Amino acid sequence: MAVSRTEQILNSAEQQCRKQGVRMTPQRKQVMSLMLEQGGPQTAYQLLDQFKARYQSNAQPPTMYRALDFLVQQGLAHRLSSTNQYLACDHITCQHGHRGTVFLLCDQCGGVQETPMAGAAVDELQQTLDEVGFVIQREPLLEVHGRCVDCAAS
Amino acid sequence: MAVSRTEQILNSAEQQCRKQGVRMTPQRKQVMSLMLEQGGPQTAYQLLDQFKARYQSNAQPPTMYRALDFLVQQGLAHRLSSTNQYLACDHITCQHGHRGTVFLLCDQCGGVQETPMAGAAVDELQQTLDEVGFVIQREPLLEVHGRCVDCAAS
DNA sequence: CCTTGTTTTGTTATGTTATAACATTACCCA
DNA sequence: TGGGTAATGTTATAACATAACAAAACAAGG
Repeated sequence: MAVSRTEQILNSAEQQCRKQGVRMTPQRKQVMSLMLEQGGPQTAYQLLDQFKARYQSNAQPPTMYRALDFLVQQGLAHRLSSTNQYLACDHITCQHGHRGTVFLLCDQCGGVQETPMAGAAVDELQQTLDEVGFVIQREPLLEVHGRCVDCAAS
Repeated sequence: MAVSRTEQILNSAEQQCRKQGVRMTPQRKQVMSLMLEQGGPQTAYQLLDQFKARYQSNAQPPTMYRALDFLVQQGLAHRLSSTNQYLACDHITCQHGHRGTVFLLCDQCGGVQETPMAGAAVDELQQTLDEVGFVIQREPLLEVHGRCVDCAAS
């Protein structure tokens, strides 16, 4: 293919940022690129090591955390708080604004599967929120731990 | 009232442990008691400070983390991974085995509201899991961030 | 009882994750 | 082209969590 999937997503991310009036700087792009190439979830320090190896050998933790915060803010990445990991969003190129995301985290192989939260669940949640007057500030992320189909078999 | 709510819950917790064939030691009970009295979510180190002040001045982090791990394992407490906090389970005394719990976390006042995950949401989630063959290992916890009704008003 | 295996607790040290604070540089735009 | 804002660099440290091993408490059969 002429344009790799990583490039496609990076371009799409850049457009989204322009639309939001925020800056996708080279540094942020490099971090996102690392996330996309690895594919799976990674800790900030793992990403920092790669970033140092590849782009800037003297980089410090705040550099990575700032980039990650930015990407998460923009919805370009997710933070998995139950494992302290970060992950490029799987659905950047699709249109639907997410109203909820489910992550299936395999405790054996460390893999993650990302799926949109189903409609009824989102509606029910919204109803609960309305009942108690709770105003949401971030897209809800549900982190479900267990075994993926491959690991469950073995 | 003759018996405080805290005592009620502690007794109920003790019974549950006996049924499971695990030991609710004095130390574990003390930690749970601290969680119940505070009411809101607290970090392990906050609880450790209280534990030292109240029960054992030389206690170290592993002591607290062990007790917390035990209580979470037994379903007597929850860990809020998005805020690194721990919280006594609100529904110990009610019967229904939870199949999912939603936490509404107010980012302004730090309060938490705990509600069972609604039925359809749980069913939908189970369906998703079945589709991909994912086998769950812990009760799913959904941590939703925002503003509670009081803080949203102000 | 006593002794033996298991669970719990004590203790020291250290690993891992994340941010505060302030200096410097790059960028935007009037 | 200067002045404000956003981003990055840099140092230090805060906050969260666990490894590893020693000692004590417990429970259960002989």
